Amino acid sequence: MSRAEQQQPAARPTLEAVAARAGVGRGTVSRVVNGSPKVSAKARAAVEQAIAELGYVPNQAARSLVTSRTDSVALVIPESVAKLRSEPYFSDIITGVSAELAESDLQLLLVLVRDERERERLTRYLTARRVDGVLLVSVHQDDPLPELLERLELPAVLNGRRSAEESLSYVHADNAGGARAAVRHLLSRGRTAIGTVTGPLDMEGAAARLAGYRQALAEAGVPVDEGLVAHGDFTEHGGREGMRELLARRPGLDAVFCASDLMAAGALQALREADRRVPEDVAVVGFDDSVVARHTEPPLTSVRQPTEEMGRLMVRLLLREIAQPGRFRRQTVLPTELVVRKSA
Amino acid sequence: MSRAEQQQPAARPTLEAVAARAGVGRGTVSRVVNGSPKVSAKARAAVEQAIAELGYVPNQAARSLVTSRTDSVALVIPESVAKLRSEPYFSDIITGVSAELAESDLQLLLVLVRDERERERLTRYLTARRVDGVLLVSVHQDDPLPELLERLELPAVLNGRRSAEESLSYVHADNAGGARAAVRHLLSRGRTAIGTVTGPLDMEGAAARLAGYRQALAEAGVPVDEGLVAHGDFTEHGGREGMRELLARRPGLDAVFCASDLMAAGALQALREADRRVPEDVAVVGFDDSVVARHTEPPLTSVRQPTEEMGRLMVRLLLREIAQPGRFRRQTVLPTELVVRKSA
DNA sequence: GCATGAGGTGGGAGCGCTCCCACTATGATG
DNA sequence: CATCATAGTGGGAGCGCTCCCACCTCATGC
Repeated sequence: MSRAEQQQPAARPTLEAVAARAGVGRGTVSRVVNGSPKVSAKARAAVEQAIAELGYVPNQAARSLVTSRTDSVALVIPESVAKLRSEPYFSDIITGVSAELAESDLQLLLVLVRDERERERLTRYLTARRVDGVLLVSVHQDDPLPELLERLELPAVLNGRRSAEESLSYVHADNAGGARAAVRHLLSRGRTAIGTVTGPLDMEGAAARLAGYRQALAEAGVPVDEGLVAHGDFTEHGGREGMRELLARRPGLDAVFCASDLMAAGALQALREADRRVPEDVAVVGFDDSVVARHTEPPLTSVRQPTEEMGRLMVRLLLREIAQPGRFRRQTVLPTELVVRKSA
Repeated sequence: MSRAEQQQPAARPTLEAVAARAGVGRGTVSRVVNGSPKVSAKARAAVEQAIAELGYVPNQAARSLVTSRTDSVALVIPESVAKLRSEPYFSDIITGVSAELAESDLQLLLVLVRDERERERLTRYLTARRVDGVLLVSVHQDDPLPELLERLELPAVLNGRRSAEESLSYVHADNAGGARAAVRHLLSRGRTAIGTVTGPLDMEGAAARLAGYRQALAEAGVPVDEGLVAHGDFTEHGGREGMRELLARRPGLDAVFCASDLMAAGALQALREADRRVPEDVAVVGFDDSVVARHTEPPLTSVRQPTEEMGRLMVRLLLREIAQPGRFRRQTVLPTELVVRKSA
């Protein structure tokens, strides 16, 4: 045994080796591997047997080099760590994305962007076109990433949108509709002084939830009292602070719509501190229908969004966009649903 | 303008183009890009300028083809969907892994394995060595993946271990110690009839928690009553069932240690059904210190494990293993900590 | 009988990079 | 002044694949 053999314990067979074994040319093996129809049954059988015998697996790097496809897409989550850990939202998105990608033969690259340094790293990565497409979650209004994607002409699908005039493909939930349903529910229960704790308004989704809140009140002919609007940031802490603020400004309020379950959980704490009973004194509605909603005391009425389905849909749109670089674009809104529990 | 130019709007510059512009050879550019010290200051400056002017980014496929490194690692989570969504555990692991990987210049590939088909897909992928290393989370006793990794001689680090004789590198929390601390705490509060709801015992971590429970009782001279042990599966539903079982068998029990927070939340429900007050009649301790623990009524006393740190550590070990294919192996246990809240 | 076309096939060229070896300056040494 | 390390450098070879074109075969039509 030569030294070379000792050092290369598992030299993987190449396309060429398969061709030799099957008694055909490289081209034919390539055609079989890539599922081209222009191969005779006989040749195909010989090649398939050789592949099985040799345990051949194509070398992706060599393939990429010539096709300049990578067969992978990136899921980019530009979000503070705190968000990721507390929200099952991202887990659900990931689950949907992963499931749908497994159907085709694409790989999922997960990119968490925390700071400027990591954003630059991502920029380099995308510039190098190391993925065929990008899924971008949790878009902020002034996020520079969507622009970069457009400039690079890299297929992309957003979750959420920068504004109503978004030019890229996106998928999002009917935030306004969900909020409207929540507030209508409160109105139908006879509540009249309904406050809200908003999310960060530089996210279009949060802004839409606030808009839905206003619409529902307007439809019911209830004058909007700006003193009943507090601004939060989707976190538990933000919800607690927002609720305290509302209680200080409008002690007589009898309901509150929070733009996330976590904020609703925080609001619950603030209400407890203030000795308000839920739902008797103040009814509470959250948004997301996350695990937390089921475990608070009392359990939260909440607006459910089809998060996993959103992930799946994003992938489907992205695949279409990759297939037709001739700029396939689609913008989709998925319905939300009010889940009623004890808090309202 | 020729047709070719029209069709290639953004032909990326190659190493060769940089070399030409800088007036040096390909080798020198390669050396600069890869940080070799064997380059004169003058040449380096010229190359760096050319790179900046041209916006050169190396083609990873070409590099991979010759180095047979991919600069990416896979994080494999072979777990039912239900687990992922309810447990912040995976989110925390992902966060840690991602943060630590960003330090080096590796990419994170996330692979969720749900069924046999997806496992086969992963096997093909690993066989093709499309990653430099693998992080494997949530290992079951009879999981075939660790064996595959050994056979392929692919650098790997497990989270958890198959058994006490695990041959691969791994990182896990001190499950037995955490459980012992939990039960000691209950004993110190004067509880004597302490039950437990276990996790799936084909996971070494769950088995270790049960062992810790037994140890603590033994140390205190309390005879172990097998009627106080119920088997769950880490889910809320399993916890509820387990608790019902315990109440049926040993109505007089005054405390219960659940091997996960979710199961503890389920136990809380069962106790409420049975009109037992927590903690007055029955004290409850969970494991994981997840979001859920903070939101149940009453909030759960729970064993915290440094999940994010485990993710980071796994990456550090993996990098070492990749650097020294001469089989660097390390097995690490991280400490746990009891977080006391109202439930016990 | 010969042109025609469709269905298959083999293999050269080339993707962009790293590796490595041969080579050139440059200075140190006896 | 010849000799020899030493630091840099250029570029050929080759990684494993797909693309594409020339070519081969065989059935069909006139």
